[in-house]
Amino acid sequence: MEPIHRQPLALQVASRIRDLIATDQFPPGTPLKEVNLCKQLSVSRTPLREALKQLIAEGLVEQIPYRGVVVCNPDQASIEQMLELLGALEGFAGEMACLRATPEEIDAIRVLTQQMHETYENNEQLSYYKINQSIHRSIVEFSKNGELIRSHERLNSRLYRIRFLSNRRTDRWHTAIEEHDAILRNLEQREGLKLNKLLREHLGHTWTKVKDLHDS
Amino acid sequence: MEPIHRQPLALQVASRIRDLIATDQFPPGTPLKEVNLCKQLSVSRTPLREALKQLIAEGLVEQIPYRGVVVCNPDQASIEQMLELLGALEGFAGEMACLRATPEEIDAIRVLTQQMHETYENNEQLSYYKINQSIHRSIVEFSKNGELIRSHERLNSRLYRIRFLSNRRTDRWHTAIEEHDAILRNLEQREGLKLNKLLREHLGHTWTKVKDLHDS
DNA sequence: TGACGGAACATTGAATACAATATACAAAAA
DNA sequence: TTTTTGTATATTGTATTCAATGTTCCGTCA
Repeated sequence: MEPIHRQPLALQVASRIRDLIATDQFPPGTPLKEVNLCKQLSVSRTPLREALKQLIAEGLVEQIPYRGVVVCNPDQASIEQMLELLGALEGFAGEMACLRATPEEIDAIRVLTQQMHETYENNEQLSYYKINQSIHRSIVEFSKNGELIRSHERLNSRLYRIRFLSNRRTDRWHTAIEEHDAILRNLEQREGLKLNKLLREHLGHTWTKVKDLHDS
Repeated sequence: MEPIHRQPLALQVASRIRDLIATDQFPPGTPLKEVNLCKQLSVSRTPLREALKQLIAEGLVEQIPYRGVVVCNPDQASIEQMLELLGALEGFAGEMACLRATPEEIDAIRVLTQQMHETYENNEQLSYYKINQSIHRSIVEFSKNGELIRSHERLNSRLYRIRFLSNRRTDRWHTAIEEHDAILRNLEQREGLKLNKLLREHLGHTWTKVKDLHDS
């Protein structure tokens, strides 16, 4: 029988704050005062502090001794580095997925890519965004490497907000779809090295979008 | 002037425990009882718990609600996955290093590789181990990607103990040295893709060593 | 008027106290 | 004898308290 999974308070608090940061309700630079948050979340300082410790380890917030923690405001260089690493992780994951994904799993990607086309035709940005994320996450999962999956997940969550902003822009939408078709093709044909390259480039393009956004 | 870097107690506690795990004084499976550790380290439970939270986030220990934290005992599959990811990270780092390392930095690798030869000729295993780590860490640093450097550092620290055990065996020592020569050559000639492949294979060989060790 | 100093306040760091949960063991019933 | 159940104990989860540090602002003195 399925055991009950407990969630210590600290973990719940951590994921709540994570959400608040991702959805820009705690934009970069926001100081996370302990007593304030305690009242807002109705928990005491101890579990809150443990949650913050976790977020610090994840790199989502930073701490200055005796001056509290603030939401990280990654500069352009950091964002570029994070995207570069994310590209490397996804590229490698794709390469491994070519070796390890089952035909059924590849079918799932095919379905998602098809749905992506539909969101494009119907101009549904939010759905597009979610399906896009879903495809990338699936490919990483098909690498069947738990460590890789967790690393990707952590890094991706830190880029959540940035990717969301960048996806608001539609000017590269069409190209992105074409790239996804190519990604699917290479996965189907198990062209590991090519898929690796493709995914890295795909992420590289995301960076140019973000860059434009920051410049404007 | 160089500012003074404060070390919150929790951070100091965390690195102490990290060392204890790396040096096998807390071997896998050891239960980390809070009150015991408090007395041994002469700190109260609060900073200790915050330190444990960090180690949990790093994946060095695992927590079961209301049953405490224990030192992780990664099985073969996990070790294989970690090494695979480490190879991917180092490979990618090498590729980037080919683009970004300065001639002086490559010189440094040359010197280290030379020293590595000397440790081999003098049969100095511990020195060899340290120089080996130093080379790999340097290459990652020359990627000039802070995120990549941190990810590598975290994963590497989790494998510290395992790599150390695997380095006790000398049967692959000669081959490893030759591989390092090749790594140096490709870095000198800025052959990014080849270096990437080399580093991944180099780590793959480490895995076979670890596997043999577990089998025996 | 401006710079320095100190006191009051705010905030984090650490320690302790209390509550919730799990485990072990013993006693009782089948 | 075996199973079950209740209780005692150990351990973690959470709240509260106290201490250390940083910040702000006002008053004094040059």
